[in-house]
Amino acid sequence: MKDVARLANVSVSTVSRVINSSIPVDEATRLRVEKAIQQVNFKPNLIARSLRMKSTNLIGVVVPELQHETFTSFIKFAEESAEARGYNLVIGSTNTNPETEERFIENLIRRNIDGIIFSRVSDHSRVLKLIDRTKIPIVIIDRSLAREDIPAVVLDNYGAGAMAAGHLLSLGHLSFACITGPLDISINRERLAGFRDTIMTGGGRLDERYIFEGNFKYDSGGRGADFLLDTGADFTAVWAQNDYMAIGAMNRLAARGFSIPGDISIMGLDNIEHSWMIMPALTTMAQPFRQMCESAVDLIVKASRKETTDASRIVLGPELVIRETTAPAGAGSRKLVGH
Amino acid sequence: MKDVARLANVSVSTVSRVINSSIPVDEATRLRVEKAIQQVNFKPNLIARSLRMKSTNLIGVVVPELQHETFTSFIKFAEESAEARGYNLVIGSTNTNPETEERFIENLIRRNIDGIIFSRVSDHSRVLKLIDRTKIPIVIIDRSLAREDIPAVVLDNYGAGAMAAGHLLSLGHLSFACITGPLDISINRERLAGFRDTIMTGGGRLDERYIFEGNFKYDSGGRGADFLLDTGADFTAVWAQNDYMAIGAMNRLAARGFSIPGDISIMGLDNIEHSWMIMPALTTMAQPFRQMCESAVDLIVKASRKETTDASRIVLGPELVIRETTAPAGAGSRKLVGH
DNA sequence: ATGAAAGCGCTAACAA
DNA sequence: TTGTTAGCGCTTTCAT
Repeated sequence: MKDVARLANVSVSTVSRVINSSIPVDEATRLRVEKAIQQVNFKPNLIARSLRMKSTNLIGVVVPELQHETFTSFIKFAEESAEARGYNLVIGSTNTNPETEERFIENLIRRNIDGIIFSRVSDHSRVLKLIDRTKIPIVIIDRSLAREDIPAVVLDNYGAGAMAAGHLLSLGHLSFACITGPLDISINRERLAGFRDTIMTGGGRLDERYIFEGNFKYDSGGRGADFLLDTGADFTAVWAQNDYMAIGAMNRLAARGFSIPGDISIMGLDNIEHSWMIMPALTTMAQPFRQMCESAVDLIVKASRKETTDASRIVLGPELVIRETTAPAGAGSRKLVGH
Repeated sequence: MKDVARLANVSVSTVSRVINSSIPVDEATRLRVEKAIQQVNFKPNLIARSLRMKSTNLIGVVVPELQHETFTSFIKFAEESAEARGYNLVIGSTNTNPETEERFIENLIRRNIDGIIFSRVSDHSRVLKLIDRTKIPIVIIDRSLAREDIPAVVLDNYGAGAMAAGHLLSLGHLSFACITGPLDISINRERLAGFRDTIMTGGGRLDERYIFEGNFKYDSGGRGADFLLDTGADFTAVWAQNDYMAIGAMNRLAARGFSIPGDISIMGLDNIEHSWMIMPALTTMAQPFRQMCESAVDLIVKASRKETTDASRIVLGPELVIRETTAPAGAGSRKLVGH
């Protein structure tokens, strides 16, 4: 920067001013400075700027793991939005480990990061307290916390359950099963409630015996299918609360001789990439990941600029993606057991 | 830091010394300082340190896209390795767009990043020149460049082709087909060469008509299958140079009435997550992503510490993952066309 | 073994 | 409109 100043015969402050166009600079000198900048191909050092401005144009993204497509989607879309606003992303996986989580967040804080996008907290209190103290803008994504005063961007989980039930009811299904995510997580209970309520008002039934609690992984889908089949296969439609489990269930159902969607319709949630790479392609609901991330980045950018910490809560709806695993009830040749 | 110094009745330099244990400090004062650090819960500001030290403990990871599992794997494993060494990751997707790529790299440079892990360059010269000038350690991962003087961590691509052929030959297959990645990329030509050479020496044949050039995406697998089938289905085993295409081909083959692996054996490469979520589960080869990333991070950490820029080139072998899509030749009931 | 002071590269009062 | 100067929070010579 000194070089540029010398070359253009001005002071460094003037150079700074033309770079940031913070304060009007005389046209002639501005041109001189700009030429000098070109000549030495000068790029201001962001570290120094950050130190001075207390703002790094860095956003931290903290996810519990980098395995599930859900979280890599977050990263992908957050990166997109951040890049568009001149921010870069520092990412970290906590491996659902509170210690890693804490260490990582602390690192981010020490780096004067501008904000944190936080997905799935393994241990609420510790980390949030950590962040509270520093007043770094944070937005929770995907899984909301009990504390409502923290900005969050979440799926309308009740609505997702309702949407699944609605689609299936419209195909004439009346007897349902559900493979849920871990029920100690509130969003999964909400999803189930939406599913159940809509079935009820739609005249269908969701026997409590036909609710299997999975863990969002492929395997538990298969286990769920086994469980449901073994307690009595008196259902024609099953909704799994994510695609991994839906695919797992579907494969097991097929392996045990059921035709999909002839005998049993099946739906997922997430619209992961592989939901359309399988045969038959999975009917599911897309989570609005792109908007979620955009909103999250927006919230942070705004918060870090204006110091306003409005604890907004943005709820976005899923989008129905009809493919091949759902069909009108009774389309297959299977006889219902227990009827 | 000043607070700590005051509290412990020492100068800031002493505080710095106990933090970094750079120079011996009297036991008593060290204890005093450490207590003071605890008391104010002091964490040194990394920005300031970076400015002074010209080292950020930040590694940039540049990938062409965040869609393919290959690249999210890179991120995942790089994050793992980086975290273990006290580094954080700044990630960016270039969307195969030279401008984005350049802008992002420039950002990294201005952030005094410690090193860059670079995957799949869309436009070689520009960016590499950019990096050359700054002397930031860089390591190419996954796809090597023509310039051999840049450190790289790559798959033994020839070996992968040979491994595929070897496995298939051992099952008695003699007539092969191949769905390749873009052939203007050298690694794909190497893979094909390994495949072809091994088939030749093994007494099999790979008719040139049975080589289809795909683009690594799911769809092109299906197109490849169509192409191969339409030119004459005189083959019993096909290798697709990645799993996406293998799955696409497999689905199309099945849709057109061929039994897998009865009629046709099929293999992929990468061992993506969904290769075992499909039915039948895909036989494939795992790329050693974890080691690749570990090596890459290692190279950067070393380079940034010792200023040694040894242009090492690390080549790692794939690992055969036998699942359900390969079987002995002639296991099915299909009659070979043209025989 | 410790402290004083310079300086990393930038921005922003303040003064001119 | 421009230059001078202080200082962001740290590390590290150079004295002591």
